[in-house]
Amino acid sequence: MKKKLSIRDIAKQLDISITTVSFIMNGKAKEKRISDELTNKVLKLVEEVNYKPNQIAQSLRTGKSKIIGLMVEDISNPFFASVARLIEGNAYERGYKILYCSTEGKADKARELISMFKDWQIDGSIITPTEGIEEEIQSLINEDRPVVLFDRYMPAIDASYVVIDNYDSTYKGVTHLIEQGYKNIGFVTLDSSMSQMIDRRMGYEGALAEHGLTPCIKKISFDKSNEKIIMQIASFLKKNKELDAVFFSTNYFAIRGLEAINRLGLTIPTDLGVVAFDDHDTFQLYNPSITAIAQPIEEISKQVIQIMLDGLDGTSTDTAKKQFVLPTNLIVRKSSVPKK
Amino acid sequence: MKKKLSIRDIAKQLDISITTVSFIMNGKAKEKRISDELTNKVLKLVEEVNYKPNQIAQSLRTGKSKIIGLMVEDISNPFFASVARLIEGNAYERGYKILYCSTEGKADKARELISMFKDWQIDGSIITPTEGIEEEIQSLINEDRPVVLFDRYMPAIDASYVVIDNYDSTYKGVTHLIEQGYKNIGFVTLDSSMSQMIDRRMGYEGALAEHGLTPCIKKISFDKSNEKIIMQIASFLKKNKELDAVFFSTNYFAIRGLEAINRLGLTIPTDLGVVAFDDHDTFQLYNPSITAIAQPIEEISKQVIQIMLDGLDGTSTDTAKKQFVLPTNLIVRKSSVPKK
DNA sequence: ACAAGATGCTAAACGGTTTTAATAAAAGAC
DNA sequence: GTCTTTTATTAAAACCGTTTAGCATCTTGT
Repeated sequence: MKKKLSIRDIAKQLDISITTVSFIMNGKAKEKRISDELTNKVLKLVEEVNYKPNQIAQSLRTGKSKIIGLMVEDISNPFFASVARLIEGNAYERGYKILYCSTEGKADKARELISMFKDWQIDGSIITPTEGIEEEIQSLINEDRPVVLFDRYMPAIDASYVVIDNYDSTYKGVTHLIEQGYKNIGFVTLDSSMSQMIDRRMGYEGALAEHGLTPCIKKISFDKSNEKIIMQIASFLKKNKELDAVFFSTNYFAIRGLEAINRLGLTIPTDLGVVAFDDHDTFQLYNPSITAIAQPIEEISKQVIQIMLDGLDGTSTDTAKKQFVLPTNLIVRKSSVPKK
Repeated sequence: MKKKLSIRDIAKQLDISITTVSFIMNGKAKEKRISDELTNKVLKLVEEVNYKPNQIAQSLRTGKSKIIGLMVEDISNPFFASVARLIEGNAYERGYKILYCSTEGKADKARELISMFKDWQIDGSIITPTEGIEEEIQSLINEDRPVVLFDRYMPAIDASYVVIDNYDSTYKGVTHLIEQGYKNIGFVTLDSSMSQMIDRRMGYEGALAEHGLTPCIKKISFDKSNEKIIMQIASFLKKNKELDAVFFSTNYFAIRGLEAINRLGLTIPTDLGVVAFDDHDTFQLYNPSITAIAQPIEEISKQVIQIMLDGLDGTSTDTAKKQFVLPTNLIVRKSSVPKK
């Protein structure tokens, strides 16, 4: 194959200096007072031979990679996949590429990935942190490149973030169940001390407390297989026969939960009311349709990318961290409305 | 912040040459006859100050980026997201990062992305091609870095690929419907001339022809919104009242299709039998559960990554393209079994 | 006629690594 | 005691751009 041509080749071919070519390529022709005549000649040749500057050399020199790191818990989760898709689209428009990775909720994987982000001189990072990586996140922020957390934040760290109002959303969802007459409301959640899960649990407890009801919580760890999750939820429901409703704190628990409910032969919403956190295709279609708390995916993505781009611009010198807490939307469907 | 330290700093600190440090860092100490004493001294300092070679400089010099480009149709589609997740996990284990992007089925976006892959000297590419980018794919292959297509291949191009047996899978799915007594089977598919869609349609037509039935096909273009897809499927079903079953050629059409069927008040499987290509959480859970053709996601990912890593190794000089056609699994559920 | 400023362009340093070819010193051969 | 090898290390080129500082040459003002 013909070897890539470099800026040197262009310069040699026109018998001018490399510098001149570089200036022209970077739109500094005017600023550097290169004559229009020469500028056009260079541009024409560049076009003709389809010369493109070597991105890597460029990165090496400038320290900018034009890459944004996107670290999510699990890219195969529809919520993260959707956000990823929207962020990607936006980033590409501005000439940024996305380097993505999944933490699988594991701190050591997250640590490794952050270290990789640094090695690779990523221009900015968008991260859903795992537990216990405060130190690494802080050191990433210290590198002076934009860092945006989303889905959850870290109380101990002053970083930009975009999250939803987990407490209030859950509070409303649970209150809705209570208003529909449910009295014994279970709560199935991820065993995690991250902000989003804590807030959801507190929203649940807050709503119950206000009506003098007692909580009943099942925590499940992240790395369980689908089948194991179904089993755990089923046995939780079997053990707590007094429950007349369940709130699932994530969409994948809700989906496994529906399977568990099926297997136990329970009927929604009469035997058991159901509300899920985070909407999903399945919920709309399921019979009965499942009440869910929908996250504003477009809005989240928009804010995340906005903060990122503002940070990358470098024009705004204000180092103030931007923090957004977005509202969610409780979509009431049949699974939480027992009497018609 | 303390600026990154370079190989120069290490060399200077020990008053030895950069070269020596480089050799030691790259495990060539023995080969280059560097004394054990010096080797250990360097390794110790490197450890102490936590020196890491600058990846970008390394890439510039070696021409290797340790990055694999992953270009899928739509990362928010669970099928692609799952494959992406598995590929990612595998790649990271081998020290490769994933640069991902979605084509959204658009040729010009795909072209742009391929050009970016080249600019960035991606070590290898994993691609679900769109229509009309044969030329670009070929030129990417010509760059002499591994390229693996998946989900679909391009007949005109000699490339490695991993696909499933679309013809046979569809044939079996449709035959199953016929065996269950359905006579007028509709086919809702993506309006695309890519191999996977063509093969699915031919499988459908083949099965019908064998039983003397007449096809009835609805093609939908990729860039429609969810709501529009639902409307189109609904009107297709309304116009063709004689249909007693539908085969959906993708999971997202099936999901929209179920919504359409709901709205029309039709009952599955008595009014209408349903089979979907590509399984989905929803199908197992839906009532009635939906018969689906499950793709072997793990197997696909495994083969893709295997071909990629073999190619990256550089040890195997055989340039023969590896081509896999994997079988699928028809999961019969209630939606296609009218009489019990 | 001469200093000051504008014009159009370039040499050279830089970024951090890998790799080729070379060198000084020590060891071995005869 | 000279000649060749081996050993342990290194200088310098290469990768491919960006950027700083500067150099001729030509205008302009007085």
